[in-house]
Amino acid sequence: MSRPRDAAATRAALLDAATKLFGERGFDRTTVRDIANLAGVNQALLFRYYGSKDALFATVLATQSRELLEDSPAEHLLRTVLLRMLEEKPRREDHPLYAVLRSSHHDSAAEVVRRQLGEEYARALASLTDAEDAELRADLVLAWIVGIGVLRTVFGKQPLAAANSEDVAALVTRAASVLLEHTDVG
Amino acid sequence: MSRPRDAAATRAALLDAATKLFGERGFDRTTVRDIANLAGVNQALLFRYYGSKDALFATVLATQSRELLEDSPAEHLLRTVLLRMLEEKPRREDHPLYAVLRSSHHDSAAEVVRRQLGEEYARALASLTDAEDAELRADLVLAWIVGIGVLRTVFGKQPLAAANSEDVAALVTRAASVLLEHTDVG
DNA sequence: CCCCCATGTAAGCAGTCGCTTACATCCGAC
DNA sequence: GTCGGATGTAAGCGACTGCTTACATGGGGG
Repeated sequence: MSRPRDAAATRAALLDAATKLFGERGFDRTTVRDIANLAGVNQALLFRYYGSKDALFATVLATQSRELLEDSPAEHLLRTVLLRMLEEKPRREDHPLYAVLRSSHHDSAAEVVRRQLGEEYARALASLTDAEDAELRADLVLAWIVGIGVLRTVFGKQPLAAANSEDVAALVTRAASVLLEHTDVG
Repeated sequence: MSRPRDAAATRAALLDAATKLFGERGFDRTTVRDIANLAGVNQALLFRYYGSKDALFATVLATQSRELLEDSPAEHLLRTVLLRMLEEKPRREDHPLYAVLRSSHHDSAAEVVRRQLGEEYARALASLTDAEDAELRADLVLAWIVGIGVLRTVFGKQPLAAANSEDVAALVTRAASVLLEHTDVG
């Protein structure tokens, strides 16, 4: 009646369950027992395969970040990330921002944001303008994306949470272009 | 050697300590013992005067929100709130967003954001434009403010975290005006 | 003066947490 | 077949949590 023993499958089930729960509840409100139950696995195995709750969390973030940034040219990055954030039924387990936003105090989470979002998103965005404060402007655009995600998924702020993705994307890209478009002022 | 007994002062000390710690660490990572210690008060008094940790948290949010929104005409609200968020040495205990951002999963926190930020900030912002999707545009501006706060204070994202407040405010208000200024399109 | 209640204190309860340990069970190598 | 390591399980440890209870203490009103 029980499935055959398969360490790889058990590891994967734990990672999937952890990704889902960390994204939904954040680090603190997710217990190792919750993760093991959702994975249908004994909780001692979590420690056998990942060592600690912290290490599992770090693995979740690393895996998600790697997947998200795989392929997206700089010119379309803003729109890609924005639309991903605006999906009608957000699959929280797919976007590292969700886990990060709900675990923002956690060292691993803050580090991932600074490094991954900083060096990837922001650099790509900064390449779109030649203003001397390009990186600051890129940070502001990134802040907007993050803020939209917070209001939509964490706080459920209406009407933003229920708004049409394309409408939102149109408004944001138009205003953001004021920051990112080619400028020749010093 | 001990200060005279004063219930009001004890209540106030607990509220101050809770405001500071909730703003710095969020709800989950702040213990009632931490609060009582910082207030220099026995932890049983926290329950005598506030009933529960939840109720104390709600009191903190209510007090902060009341103070923040006291006096700020709609025309200057964006700039006021933005500059407040951008203060060089942010006094976390002064801005309800800090406690809220670090406790975003908490029912009281999410409710305060939806109601207080929704019905006050957003309505004031929405009054600045006559576009038919005024409220959505106002939400987007609010999202920007929230996102800037997250990147600066939660994640410490550079260069935004160290940027000059006036510079940031100038960039943001200019881009936000694209959303909020008078429009005559349908 | 003294009594009583507001105020403050010490101790601990029941539950949950991350994590460990000791043990069962399965399966491939030989 | 059988042996041994990989895999899975049950139980519980020690620490910490929010909260309660039983008790000490002090100061103002009769």
